[in-house]
Amino acid sequence: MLDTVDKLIDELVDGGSNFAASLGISRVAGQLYILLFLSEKPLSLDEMMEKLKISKGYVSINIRALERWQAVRKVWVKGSRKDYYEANLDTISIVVNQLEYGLRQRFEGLDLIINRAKGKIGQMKNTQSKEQIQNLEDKIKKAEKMYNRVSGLLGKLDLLKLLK
Amino acid sequence: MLDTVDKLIDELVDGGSNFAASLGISRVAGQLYILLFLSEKPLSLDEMMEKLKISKGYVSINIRALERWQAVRKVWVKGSRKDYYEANLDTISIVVNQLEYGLRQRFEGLDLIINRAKGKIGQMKNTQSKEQIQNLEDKIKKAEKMYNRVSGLLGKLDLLKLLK
DNA sequence: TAGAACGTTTAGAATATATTAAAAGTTCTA
DNA sequence: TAGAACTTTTAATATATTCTAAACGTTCTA
Repeated sequence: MLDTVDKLIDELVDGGSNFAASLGISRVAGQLYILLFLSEKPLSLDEMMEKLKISKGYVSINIRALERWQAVRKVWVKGSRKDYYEANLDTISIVVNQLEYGLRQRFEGLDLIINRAKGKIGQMKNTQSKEQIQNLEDKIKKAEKMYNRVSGLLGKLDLLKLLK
Repeated sequence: MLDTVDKLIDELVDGGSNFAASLGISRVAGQLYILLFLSEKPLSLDEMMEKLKISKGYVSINIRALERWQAVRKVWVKGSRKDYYEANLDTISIVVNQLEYGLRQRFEGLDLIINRAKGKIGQMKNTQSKEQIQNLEDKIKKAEKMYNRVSGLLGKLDLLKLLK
């Protein structure tokens, strides 16, 4: 009877971490985050490993990933030498930050590829068939247009504000 | 000298498919799509397996995934019994459709979880400590708020239009 | 109607990712 | 400063994913 709450928490941790996993976040990191999100008080590595039944080293690795994303923070608990963590409850900001960062990374990569291709096509003009070159030029132009549209949007759109 | 164009295409297929992979799309599906996107004419399974140096079965599996997403379509080539495919050049629509579909799926799942949790907390009220219940209620309420905010936005925002 | 020309399925091999257990490193306390 | 109480790293193992090769099924052609 006493563990009814614990059971519900288990369920939520499970359900929510599936969601996290479907967003491409490590499943265990998702579980840890939700565990901390739901917890009344900060938790130590030992408590987390106990609740999720995973090894301490694995908790350590994942909690540091969460820290890097500012999804959790270490808190001081007087009288204890352990590290305690609590969740940053502003989940949306965390997710949006991650998304924005990821998108930016990817788009920078594309930029390089497209420009490199344009250069190469320029150099090729007299060595290849006219149709081939024309086709490639068209396609690259199309790709570039898409790139510009999306990255222009990304630059302006402060997703965070939309959601707050 | 003749293969300069092929080399550039290889590069683009590689670069672009890394991008696709970073979006959670199968790497090979990404390669196939870009190959078809850049191609002057529709390609057969054999041509694709040859260009990407992968087995025919694997081309088959991935091309059908692309077909399901409406990213490529089968085209008729007279005089040949083979299946030929060409890319849907409206890449943004494809990506946005996929994103929207994926997000909707995930959000429906969350809805269930949150409502289930609310029900359970209701049933628990007299069997658990006041603080515990209060904490959980607060957290679930917070989660619900986020859910509503995001899903409301999703419902209204026609990403496609923004990008067109 | 045999068999050639395809595309699809499948069982298993190769590769990559997630996870553990234990060793190593660090910091605090007596 | 020894050693206890922690966290982090690492090497190995378990699990999941990607990919192939070959068998299979279908449709077309002669």
